[in-house]
Amino acid sequence: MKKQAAKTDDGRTGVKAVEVAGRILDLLARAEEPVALRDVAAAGHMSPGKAHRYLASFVASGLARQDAATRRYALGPLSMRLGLAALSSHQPLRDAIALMRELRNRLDETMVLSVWGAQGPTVVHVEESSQPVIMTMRIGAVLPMLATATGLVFAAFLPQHFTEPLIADALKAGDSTNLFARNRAELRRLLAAVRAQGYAYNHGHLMRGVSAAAFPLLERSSKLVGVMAAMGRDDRINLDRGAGLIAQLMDAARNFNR
Amino acid sequence: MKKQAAKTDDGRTGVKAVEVAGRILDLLARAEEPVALRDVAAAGHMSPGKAHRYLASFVASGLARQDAATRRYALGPLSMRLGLAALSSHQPLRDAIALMRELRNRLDETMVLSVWGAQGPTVVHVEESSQPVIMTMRIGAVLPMLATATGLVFAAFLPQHFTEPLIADALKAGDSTNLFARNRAELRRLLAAVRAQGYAYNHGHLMRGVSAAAFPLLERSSKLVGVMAAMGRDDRINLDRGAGLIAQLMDAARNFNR
DNA sequence: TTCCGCGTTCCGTCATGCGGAACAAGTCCC
DNA sequence: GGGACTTGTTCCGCATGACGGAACGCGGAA
Repeated sequence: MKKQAAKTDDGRTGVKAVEVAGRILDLLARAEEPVALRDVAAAGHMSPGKAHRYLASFVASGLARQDAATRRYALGPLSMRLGLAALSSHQPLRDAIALMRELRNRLDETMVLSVWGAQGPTVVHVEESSQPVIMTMRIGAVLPMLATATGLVFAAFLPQHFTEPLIADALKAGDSTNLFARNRAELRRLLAAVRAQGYAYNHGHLMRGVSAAAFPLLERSSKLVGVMAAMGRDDRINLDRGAGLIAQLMDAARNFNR
Repeated sequence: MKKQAAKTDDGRTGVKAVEVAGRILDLLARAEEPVALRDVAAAGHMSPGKAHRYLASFVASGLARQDAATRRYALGPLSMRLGLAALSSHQPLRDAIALMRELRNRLDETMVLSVWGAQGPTVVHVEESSQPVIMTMRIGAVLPMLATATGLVFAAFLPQHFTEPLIADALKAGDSTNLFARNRAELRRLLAAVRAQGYAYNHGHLMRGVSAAAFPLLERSSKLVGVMAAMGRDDRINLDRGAGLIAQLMDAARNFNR
């Protein structure tokens, strides 16, 4: 009974040496300073001889370098180039769009993605549900701060100095029927609630019969990439029967902060 | 006569699969967008089957990821961690970051540190000022060569063969309103001026009302470690009243070359 | 439908990575 | 100064697993 090829743990056939290499690189990345061969070997549960073969090839290809004096190993120039390339191709928005598409397919609700633009929350992407469309958000539309779930999430999760001018305008303009909050005290309470529960919910405030739930998408659990909202007829998006739906969206949004 | 173990080209015995892996990773790093399997295979002079085995293991270990929709491959989270770790263990950059923090505390301006990546000037660190933020630079952002002060400093202080391809692209693309220079002659004069005065200044070219001053950080007065830029509203960063500020930044940058 | 083109898997062969142990070069300790 | 560590590096025979080549399955185009 012979196994013929290495399999990755998801069952695809791969190259075992590469996965060993991955573990060693991970190890070097975790270390804050150059690591001695014996430590690499010990941490990777391998013999020094084996670890040495890998490290020699890392050095040859630039993934690692070896300090000439101490003989210790650290990450090399190719690792840095990899990281810079990965950084610059890292588009949180692309991930966000992929997430929205997945959710739309699973839940069949219209999903709207907004980011913070110069005039406030700006719609950058929409995934339509197959439901009869009641209201479609146009890409590029700027949403009001205090009359949409999305706006509230920006107000709750963005540093105050971003949002303050627009909030002041909204309160002053006082188109009060549409506002979630009429004054500072109400607003403070409302934003605290949004932060506590992790999302904002809008039941027909902007348009009768249309509800929306909006969730922050945070990068590395801190910086706000954008706000994802599900919108639809209020018999589909609501807190009672839709609790499962909102929980799923919540999970997905939380998951986004890997 | 049988060879028993793979040798690196400097004669040390290594792991051949790791060096193949290094070449593929290098390739992925050079690509600006996700790459199809057949292109990886062609560029690496290998069969699609072989390339696939390596990529499968990259995905399993996090070095790469595969876009679910297009099936194309790009660098993954482990690559990013490698790069960040390599960056932060690089002593000159640590010094640069410490310097920026000190300057931010003293001057209260937003400071941005960029290094040279495969796609050009890449933001790797930001120290925010307490001023209302007009424009925030995201880590990982790639800056245009001829429309930012930072880009100009790279163009002026990096060996020409690094920057030439990107400069040619920028001139050809000809989004001319944003360019500091429209043609080679203008550019030559401009870069000579940047070298002479030791910094580049950008008055609202990239975004209205936002100015920036960028300074080279040289290691031992020769090798360019990165470029440090101060950005902010143009009534704070300018040549006249802000001369003291620019002088201080200038001093700090010069001092960096101990 | 049939025909690509492409990602992915399968399979027998043989190159090559593995463990174990030897060797080399410091470094400590008496 | 010399022996006995420790640590990095190389050597070697064996069996493991990577390779080339071809087949498979799927999705899009004709």
